[in-house]
Amino acid sequence: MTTSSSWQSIQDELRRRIVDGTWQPGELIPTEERLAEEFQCARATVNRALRGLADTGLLDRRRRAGSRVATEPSRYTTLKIDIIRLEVERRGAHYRHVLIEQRSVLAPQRVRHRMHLADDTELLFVCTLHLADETPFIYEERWLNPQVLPEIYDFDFSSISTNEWLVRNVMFTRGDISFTAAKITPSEAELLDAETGEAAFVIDRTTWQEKQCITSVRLLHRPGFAMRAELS
Amino acid sequence: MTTSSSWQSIQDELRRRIVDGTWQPGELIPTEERLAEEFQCARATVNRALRGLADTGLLDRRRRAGSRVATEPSRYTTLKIDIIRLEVERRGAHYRHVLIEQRSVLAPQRVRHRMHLADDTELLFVCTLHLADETPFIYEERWLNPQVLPEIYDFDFSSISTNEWLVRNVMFTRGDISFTAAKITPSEAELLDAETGEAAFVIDRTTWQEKQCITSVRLLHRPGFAMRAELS
DNA sequence: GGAGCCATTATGTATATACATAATGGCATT
DNA sequence: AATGCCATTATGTATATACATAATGGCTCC
Repeated sequence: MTTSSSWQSIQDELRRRIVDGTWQPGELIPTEERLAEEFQCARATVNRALRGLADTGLLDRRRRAGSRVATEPSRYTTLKIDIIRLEVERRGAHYRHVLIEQRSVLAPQRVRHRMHLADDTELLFVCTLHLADETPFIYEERWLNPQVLPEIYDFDFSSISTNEWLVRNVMFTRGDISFTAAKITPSEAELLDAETGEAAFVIDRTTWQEKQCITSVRLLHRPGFAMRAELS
Repeated sequence: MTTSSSWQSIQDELRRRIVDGTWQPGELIPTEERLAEEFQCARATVNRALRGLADTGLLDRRRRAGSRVATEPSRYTTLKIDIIRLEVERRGAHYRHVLIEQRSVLAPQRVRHRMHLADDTELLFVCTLHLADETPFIYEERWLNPQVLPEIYDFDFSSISTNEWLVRNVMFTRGDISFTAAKITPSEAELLDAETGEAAFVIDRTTWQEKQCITSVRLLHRPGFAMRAELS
């Protein structure tokens, strides 16, 4: 008996059938009920298995219409985004950060627009250099909204980075992230101990609590850095 | 009565409590049973809600030990990676691709290593330029393993791109992806209609069917291109 | 007091059942 | 033939129940 089966092994078997072409792209696969019959389990168990396959983009499911193998396949990748300190330590290196600059300023137009702020909003601007084994790793430029974060003025960001402080103390409800490449400027080159004009990987991230923008950050990675993830 | 409630609205409420600090990071939250009581629903419904929160990294759950708000928060982002044609069309542009080069070659050491191949393996090397409204968008360099894909020699990649052909005809079981930045070379600059030395966003992706490597590809994006995603 | 054992307990999974919801495809009406 | 309506049906969700599994924390025994 295969009572030891679980939704996981059913999912594996179904994935196999999709991948090896038993079920062709666009093809309608058997109903949950039929599969439940085949695997001698409850429909809920098959449902659990199929839901996962739909989540990764392998199946298209619609009520009444049934489940079919995706024809216009787009795969979903899940990236795990850690605190920078943990990212460094995960690579087996010693972490340290240096507070480069911290001041209150009127947000420039570009930032105001990104954060949906009024014209006269004052923001806290913080620049931090993150080091792995004393080698510059990421240069961080961050804009913080004191309206949402009144307590930031009391805080000393030389002992704990804004990155870590935020992530531990302020949760967000939504955000957007973008990945780009940029040529590093002379001043950035000096900070990152790299050559001017080198190509650096850039992450721009803006996070919100409902309607209010918390922070917007630009993470400029050391040239040569690659961000990796698994597909499945 | 709140019979109209679903696991989704319960999840939203629980997320709210985490985000607004009702439950602090590291804090143990009520058991599924208690929450089921509170929301007047079955434990399975609460379980469904909590599972999602754990999947996005907001909760740590362990049997017997209960669920607690994550202390070392890392958030998971899901990127949707489309066929290039769809990506272009989604931006409202007209898609076209040009086959630049296609030949059989012994894989260079670097590629062999990445694809876990023997020294004398012959691969099909295909270069494609993808255009959006006749403007170069992505330059694709791809290595294909004919051992897994015997039918590729019969195929004319000028009418359908390797990208699209693969995604429609060959599924993979696993893969890895990496994001970087690179300075574009003179020849790449010419193809992409950009300046030599500009910074371009690069995706490297290698996909497998179980133990066998299918393909490895490098997607060099037009300078200025940004890949966007939502956090939630 | 320390090691090892065990009952307890919270989550994980499976089941049968029930009803909701959304396409489908056919039927009837015009 | 086009339109609109309706029964059918596959998936989506909720429920009560049951048992599995993995930490916990206390207890016993030495």
